[in-house]
Amino acid sequence: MDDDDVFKALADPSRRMLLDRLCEKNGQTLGQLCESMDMKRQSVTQHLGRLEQANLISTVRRGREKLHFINPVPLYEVYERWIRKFEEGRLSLLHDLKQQLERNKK
Amino acid sequence: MDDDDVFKALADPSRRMLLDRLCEKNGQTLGQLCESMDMKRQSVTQHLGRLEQANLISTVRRGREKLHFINPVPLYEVYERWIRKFEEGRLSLLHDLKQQLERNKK
DNA sequence: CATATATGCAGGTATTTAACTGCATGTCAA
DNA sequence: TTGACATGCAGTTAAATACCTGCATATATG
Repeated sequence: MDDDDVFKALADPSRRMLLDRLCEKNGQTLGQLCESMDMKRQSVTQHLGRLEQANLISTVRRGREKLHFINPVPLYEVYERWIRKFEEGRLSLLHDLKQQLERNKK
Repeated sequence: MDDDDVFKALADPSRRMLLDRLCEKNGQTLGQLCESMDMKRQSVTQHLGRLEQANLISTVRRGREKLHFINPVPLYEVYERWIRKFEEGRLSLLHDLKQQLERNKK
């Protein structure tokens, strides 16, 4: 898994919107997703492509339609590798600040 | 808090590297952070500016130095608003897939 | 004060990117 | 088979961005 692809995919509000829509109703077609997107279909396709590259969604063709499914795994990995790490012991921000300011007075 | 600033700040590998460095050792100066960054000081300043705008770091001046401190709060909020949401009930990806494929057969 | 050090600020530029348009392909249904 | 519908693909463009260079300002120290 490529952290960078995931972070870059999440960096765009339209793509987060798409994930939101899929979270409400999984397995939507491109056409359905376009309805809530205020941009051309081709642009939505591009965004979905980036989400798929980041493995945040998977797709299945059903006839002439393409169904999109959200994949929570990369998000969880990002959480594990990035967010939990900063939580632990980093609640000491104020303590660190105070410590540095003390050092200043010497 | 602006979700978008946080996501955009996290989208760049250099900025994630900076957060990593601050996680190892909080309260570093600009000069210290530059040592591990393989780019000009002014570029590092720009990155730190984006991190500060996203409220991911706070800064304090100590004489001619500027100290940088990591702030875990926005990361936790991103987790709460984005990641936990997708975890819950979204482990049913395979179930959803199967369901859609069944619908296909009709 | 004079010098060195730490950081700030103002552009310049090449790359990336997010939108668009136009046309092509594939699938269903009459 | 033919027409309608869902999606794919290629190329264009304007904006964002991640670097850079050059110079300015502020602080510590002799």
